[in-house]
Amino acid sequence: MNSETSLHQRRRLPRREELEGIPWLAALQPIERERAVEELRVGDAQSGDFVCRIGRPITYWFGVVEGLLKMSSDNADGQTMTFTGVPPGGWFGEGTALKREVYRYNIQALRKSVVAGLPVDTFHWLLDHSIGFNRFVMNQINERLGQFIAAREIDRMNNPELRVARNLASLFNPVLYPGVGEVLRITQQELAYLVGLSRQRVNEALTALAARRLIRVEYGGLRVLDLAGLRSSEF
DNA sequence: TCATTAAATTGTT
DNA sequence: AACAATTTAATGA
Repeated sequence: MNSETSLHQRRRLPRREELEGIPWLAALQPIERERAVEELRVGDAQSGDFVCRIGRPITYWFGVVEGLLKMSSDNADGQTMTFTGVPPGGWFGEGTALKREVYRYNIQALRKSVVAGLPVDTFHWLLDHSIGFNRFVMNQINERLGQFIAAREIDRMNNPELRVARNLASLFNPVLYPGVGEVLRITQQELAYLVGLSRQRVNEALTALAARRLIRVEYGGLRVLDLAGLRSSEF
């Protein structure tokens, strides 16, 4: 396993192209955006790095600019339970930021990633001043609620093709993860971790989904051909 | 820029 | 879990 260094040390100002990967900036008025951009920081997370840990007081509202993170928690037995992957364009932790509490999940990089953070005070300032920001956050929370309900269904499925299909549909969610686009950069091993299946089984499932023309398998990633089909397909 | 080599990822058993 | 085949990334001339 990799070292568990935090990314908080090597923070830097976001580059222009990194700002373009932050979806909610477009919802802000110029003055609001100016302040947000001033406060935004980005950091590189190596594979295995923790972006935040359960129990630590919240400092930032985080989002993925590039790469892939996973959200998980540890149960009483010390077993790790993975909830979801977070691909580019995804922002998380609004609930905790709203209440200024401690992180309720571990967020760990599955691969080398670029993570952006907005200080929690600025997050609150935007909530107090920006209607566009409020809309974004509300929309985000609503969409995530739908995902968690879907996730409960997914957990009860024993058909691996279905599990993979539904999980992919979640990762390709254009509202929550607008940075993903047509191609999701994820290896079959990473997907196996997220879905909770062996890589072989994931490989089989992907081949089957490709045969149904729902996706196309590419080296180091997957191209979605039929998102609605991934959501609704039956086997 | 190109050729060679190493590393990562995939497909299969 | 192991292996070969394929693709990408890194290196250096």
